[in-house]
Amino acid sequence: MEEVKLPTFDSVFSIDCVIFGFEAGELKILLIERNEEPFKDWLALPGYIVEQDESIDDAAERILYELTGLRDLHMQQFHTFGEVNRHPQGRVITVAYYALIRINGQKELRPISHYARKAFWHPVNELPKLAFDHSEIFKTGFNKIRRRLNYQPIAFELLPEKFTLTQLQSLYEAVENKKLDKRNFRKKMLSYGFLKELDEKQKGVSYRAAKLYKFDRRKYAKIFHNDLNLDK
Amino acid sequence: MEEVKLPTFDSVFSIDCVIFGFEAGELKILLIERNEEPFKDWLALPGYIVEQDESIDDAAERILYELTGLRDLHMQQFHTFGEVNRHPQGRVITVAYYALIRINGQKELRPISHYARKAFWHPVNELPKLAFDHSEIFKTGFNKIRRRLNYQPIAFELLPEKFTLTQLQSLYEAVENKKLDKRNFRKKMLSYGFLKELDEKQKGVSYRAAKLYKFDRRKYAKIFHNDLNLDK
DNA sequence: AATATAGTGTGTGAAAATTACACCATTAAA
DNA sequence: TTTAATGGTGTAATTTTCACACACTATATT
Repeated sequence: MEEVKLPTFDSVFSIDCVIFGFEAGELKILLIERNEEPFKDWLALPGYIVEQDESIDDAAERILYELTGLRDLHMQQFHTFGEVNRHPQGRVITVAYYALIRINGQKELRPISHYARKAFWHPVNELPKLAFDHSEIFKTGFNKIRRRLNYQPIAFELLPEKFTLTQLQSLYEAVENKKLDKRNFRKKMLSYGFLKELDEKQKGVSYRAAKLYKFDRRKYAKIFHNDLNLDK
Repeated sequence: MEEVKLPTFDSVFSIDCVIFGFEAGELKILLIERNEEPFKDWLALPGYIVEQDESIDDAAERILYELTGLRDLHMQQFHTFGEVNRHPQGRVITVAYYALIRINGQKELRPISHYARKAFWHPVNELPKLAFDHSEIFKTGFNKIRRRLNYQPIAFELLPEKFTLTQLQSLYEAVENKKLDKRNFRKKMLSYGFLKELDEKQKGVSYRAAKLYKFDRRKYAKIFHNDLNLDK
């Protein structure tokens, strides 16, 4: 990193966001290209400073919006990074959030703040070096969702509303990084009873069209009414 | 709460600790009696402000020590609380930590700082109202360890080094708040292979003395060498 | 119309894990 | 010696998990 004279500050709170998306069978995260020192021109997770009068949850939403144009995601904090020398300009404590979204929601990525030059999706495999300690933050977040995938219905936030079982399976395979058996996977998923089979089929494919399914949040809640408050 | 004139501050970082212990078949947490406004005389979780030049993990250790006299616990952060109006004097963001310890480690509870009048163990059932939003912090932490009990070897941190299977079972029963079947519990625990049977027996009981066991951290690590890095 | 292509959709048996369940053994104290 | 209290043990039924292979269907190509 180049030497630059910059003001220092005392103690700051910030938010960083690890936003996961799924596209073309690959798991991706949202990165920005920084337009300011330090780490100008580096790739980084979307993140910025929390204001005095906003909760950290609100800050996370606002910051993500300003840097990427994305709004109304359901973000969850997953870890707080508080080492002393994380930031070249002074003490920064950072609460990291993740969210899972549908990339193909035709949402345009368009930074509002000039602080990011652009925002784009990048596959989680072969991530480049990121600014600050963002590589570590990403890793921690990725491990978190990997765990959660198996006991929370987070997969459905990454898929289009109507999806095929094959899509669902390939998402699991991407996250767990291993092949799953098709028959067993389907049997198990369907046995839960929270997938609603639709009367529709896939369109525009040059092979036998697959049935479409929807995640039935109502049924899910009914089945697992128990530990909904264990989430936090 | 009474009205008191106090200085306000801008933005502060703090740590709160939820320290679990197990004694007489009951799960307990460590509380302090506050000696300062606000919430003077109230019961609260041990907690205080993070310094400029210490990491949050270090701060957690220091603060717990100053308020309770306890040192060298293995603390883990579990959630960060960042609502705007959590504290009557201004903006405070708090990273909450938990730890599990052996109460009968003959450790004396003796606050160093005058900020706490005393520190003591209190059963988690029937907790009184706590200062600030500490009741919520406790609840969140309790839910966390309840989950973790089933996939991490945290139970052993609460028991004496040498323990009987009945003690282990009653700990699980206390945390999950339900009765377990003795034979199945023993079969399962022993089947993991990380409990080391000792040649000793319980002493001083007026009934058949039970065998003592030890948790074998080495074997545990060998068996679950896999996702040790998924912890965070 | 025939064929190639590519992904969809289905069942069974073996192995492993989980659950339900009851009685005798041991010790200290009365 | 009796009582009170807890320790310690096995088996069968059920459920869950896992491994495994082939025919079906829609489309594109010739």
